[in-house]
Amino acid sequence: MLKIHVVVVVHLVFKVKIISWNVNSLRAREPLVQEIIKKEKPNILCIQELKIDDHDYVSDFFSQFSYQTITQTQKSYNGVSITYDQILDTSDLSLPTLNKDQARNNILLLEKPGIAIINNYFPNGNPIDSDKFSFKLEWMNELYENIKKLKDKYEIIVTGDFNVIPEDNDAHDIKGYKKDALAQPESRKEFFKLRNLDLLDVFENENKKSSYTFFDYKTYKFGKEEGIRIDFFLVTPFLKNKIMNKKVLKEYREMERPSDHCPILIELNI
DNA sequence: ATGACCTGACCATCAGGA
Repeated sequence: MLKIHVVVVVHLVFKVKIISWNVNSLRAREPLVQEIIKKEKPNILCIQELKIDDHDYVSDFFSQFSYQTITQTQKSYNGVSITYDQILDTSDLSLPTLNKDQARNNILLLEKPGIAIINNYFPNGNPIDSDKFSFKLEWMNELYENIKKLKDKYEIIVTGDFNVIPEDNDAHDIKGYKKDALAQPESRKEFFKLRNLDLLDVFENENKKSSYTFFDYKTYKFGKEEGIRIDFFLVTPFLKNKIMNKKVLKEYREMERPSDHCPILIELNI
């Protein structure tokens, strides 16, 4: 008698929608953050530039919508948070040393299947003849060293406001940035050092002009597409293949009282 | 070459952003 054993392997695919957004003050952007949560229902929301040193205010704001939040905060400047579905199995891997007394970075680990989500507000670094520029480069190097270590253990998503214009066509008019910290060869070198850890830029092959993420309040006219691409998702190749959808949510730059940055979104089937 | 515009600090005006 022939015996047949049937082994059924059930692979549970789940969808994760991740949004990253430099809101330029959470207090000022409450209505738009509420809007994006209701409309997009992200599983994970990475925020930069909270500009408030009140941890409870931040987590209470997001708990109204049944999310959990981890934050690094500081008075007036900087500040980052990662808000996520309560059902997700997570750990806080945030590295206080990387912040160098400025709240610019936090890390959420998705336990299954082991994805480290690193949320960043990179230093601006202007003017380039000041110690702010050397601080920027130092900070970027330390981020690189830490991600290099995390990469041995986890799949990686690096996101946030990188404050780097990697290539000339990532700006509508690069000439205006010749003396700007965002486009200096040293800043770009640090950016590509990070990317060369085998991290892929999700929007790299999109039309650059329609992938700008920042539009200056003063100098530029949003409607003329005069912006720069400085907000990113860098992901490991395994995750790049799982991306089902990616978008720059330009509509949030058009709304009343907007941030100068657009939210960026990816959806993964893991 | 400089400032514009927006935010938080705090109440008149400046620091910081990019």
